[in-house]
Amino acid sequence: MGRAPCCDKNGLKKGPWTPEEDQKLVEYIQKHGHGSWRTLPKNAGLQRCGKSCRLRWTNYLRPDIKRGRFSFEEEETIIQLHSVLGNKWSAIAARLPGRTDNEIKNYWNTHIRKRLLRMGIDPVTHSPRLDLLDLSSLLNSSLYNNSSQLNISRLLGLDQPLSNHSDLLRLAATLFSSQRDDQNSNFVLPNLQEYQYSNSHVQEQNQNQFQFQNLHQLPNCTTSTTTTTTPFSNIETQVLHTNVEQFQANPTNFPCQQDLEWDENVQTMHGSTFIDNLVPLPDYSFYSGSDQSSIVDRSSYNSNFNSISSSTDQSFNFPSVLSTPSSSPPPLNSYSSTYITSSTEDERESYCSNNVLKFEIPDIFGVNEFV
DNA sequence: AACCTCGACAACCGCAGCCGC
DNA sequence: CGCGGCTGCGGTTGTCGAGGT
Repeated sequence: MGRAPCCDKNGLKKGPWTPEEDQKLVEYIQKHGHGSWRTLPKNAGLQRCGKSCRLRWTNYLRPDIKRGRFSFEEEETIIQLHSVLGNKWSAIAARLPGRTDNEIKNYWNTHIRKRLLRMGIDPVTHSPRLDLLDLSSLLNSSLYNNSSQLNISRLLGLDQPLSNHSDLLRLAATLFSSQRDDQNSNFVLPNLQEYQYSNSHVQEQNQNQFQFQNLHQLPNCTTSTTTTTTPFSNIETQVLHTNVEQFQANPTNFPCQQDLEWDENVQTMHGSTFIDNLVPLPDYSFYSGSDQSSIVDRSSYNSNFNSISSSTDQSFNFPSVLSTPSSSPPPLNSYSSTYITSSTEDERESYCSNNVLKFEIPDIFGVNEFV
């Protein structure tokens, strides 16, 4: 397949466009349409390659381009679409009128991606980066030392010792939950095994887009009928402080009952019960232009989403990614209605940074496979 | 005032896929 | 069916301005 000759090989101009070039290009396209991009520069009297002209037009000169800062809603849309579509910038741009794929891509790389990283969220998978979890102090302490007289299970009053990594992960999650309850929050604790499950399945499908909603609506250890919601953009509020020192100082904060109910959650995780009851879907109603505060049922959600999928080249199958049967529609999030309404990105990021979960799980757990 | 660093964003590069011949 | 041209896409680089030292 022959490649288009490079601009400089043809003596064509590269680099920033001048106002005169812009004017020539705009005038030509307004008169004749762009037609063949290959022949356009010659016809328009531009010393540019067609590729450069097309890029300039589609990314900058097009009359329907919306310039300026991304709105909060646009940012929200980008994050959600990215969690579903991945780096399909053109597909994402198709859902953001007036925004170009290049603009969205740049915005993602310079703003959103960095923020997610600071929040301990992998911007690729949209899942928590467990490598950042700071369990090391807990695990390196004498509490988890086989030779020690003290062990976590005794400390917590558990009948069974924490005999394996899975138990420890549960403990980590319990830590989250306990502390979050103290803050009178709706946060529901990350089910680390859920992440394992979700990630492995998603990766098998070569769809490394962990469902972001799993982050903002995670199973609560103490109930299997959770319907409370956490706003999507409050992801900052959903990653939590884990203070191992507090645990060490006040180990009675960890209700053992959660351990049992965790098992129930895990047991149903692969079936509809888990997702339907514990992972309400986010409100994508904005796709169809409905009010942000509206609450849609699953059918409308799926309808909206299907309209997205069907209009792209993706053979995306939403249920397959969600691993969620369509039965038992749960109440859906209306996270948009409960945003932190900080008007600036800095405020939002500040809010975020104060709530970042910081955990490190040493390799002795072999939990890197989770990440 | 000069220099340096960093962030933001425009533009380029190279690949993949589509389509006509 | 294969080839070649063209377009679109995603990753990367280059440039410029703001802020800090």
